[in-house]
Amino acid sequence: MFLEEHDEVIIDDENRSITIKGLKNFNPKHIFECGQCFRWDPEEDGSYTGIAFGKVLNVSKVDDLVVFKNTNFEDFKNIWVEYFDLNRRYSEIKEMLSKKDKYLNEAVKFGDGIRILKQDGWEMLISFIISANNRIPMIKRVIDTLSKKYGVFVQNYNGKDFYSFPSPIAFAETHMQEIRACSTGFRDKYIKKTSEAVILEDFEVNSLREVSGDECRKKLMSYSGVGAKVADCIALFGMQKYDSFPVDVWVKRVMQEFYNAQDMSLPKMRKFGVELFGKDAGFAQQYLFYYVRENQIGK
DNA sequence: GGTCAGGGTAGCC
DNA sequence: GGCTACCCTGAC
Repeated sequence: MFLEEHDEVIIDDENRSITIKGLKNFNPKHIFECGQCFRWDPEEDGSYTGIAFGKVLNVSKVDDLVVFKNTNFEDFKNIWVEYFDLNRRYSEIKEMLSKKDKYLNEAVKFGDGIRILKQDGWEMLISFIISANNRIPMIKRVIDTLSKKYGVFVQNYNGKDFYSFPSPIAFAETHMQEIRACSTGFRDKYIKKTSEAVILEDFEVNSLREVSGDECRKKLMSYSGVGAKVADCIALFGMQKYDSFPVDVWVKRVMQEFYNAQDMSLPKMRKFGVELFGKDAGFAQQYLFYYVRENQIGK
């Protein structure tokens, strides 16, 4: 069914759960806390619950069992295999990157269960506009509030209500002050203008998956509130442009601490990363980001 | 209650 | 391309 190494898949449609035994390169904590997504939160038992593509899912890992709860086999096959990119052989990527240098080798060992999610392009566009000059807990809170107010109710799971991510029209029809009331700060106008632009040109954001990485980033940067860093993130997390190397404060620290780039400008760091790691630059960035942020290196 | 920094961007040269 | 002004919020 999918290529990533595993022993067996246990389907329990009656209890709405899928269990995979011996699934390699999959750690919920690494996946959901490496900074690529904002709508997954840890439960008390260590599992994570989140929403994507209008479906609520709970993911846990106990010993060598990865368990997907609140789903049936149909959705697992059609949505989650793709979302978690289970057809990609991470062992090969990790092996390649580990050989690059000792820092990346260390970072890959540290975040060995990271996978880059294939998230919705539109959701990434707005989410990373919100991320500009913002903190991760705050970004999550803003997205949560916006979804509650302008999204569609999906399900109550474990005592919590889940709402879909708002559509372009929902933002375009909302007054800027109302958007701002969700603690977006100065990014309110970016959300509003970008939504209006997407509506006006009747643009299917996910169609950027079909164009080249450079063309994709260029188009993204034409939207208000999208600069180089944000475009790189959207391209990487929403459009599968793995040759993106987003440079934020943390990656900047990595480059300065590990790669002797003290006096390098941000555009040059980006170029440096892309040239160093090539088509897998995005994967390298995620391992490095998770490693330095979790260990607060360079602060 | 000031100061600081957070997954930066826009606008100007 | 590089530099600067600016942007809002929560934590200390």
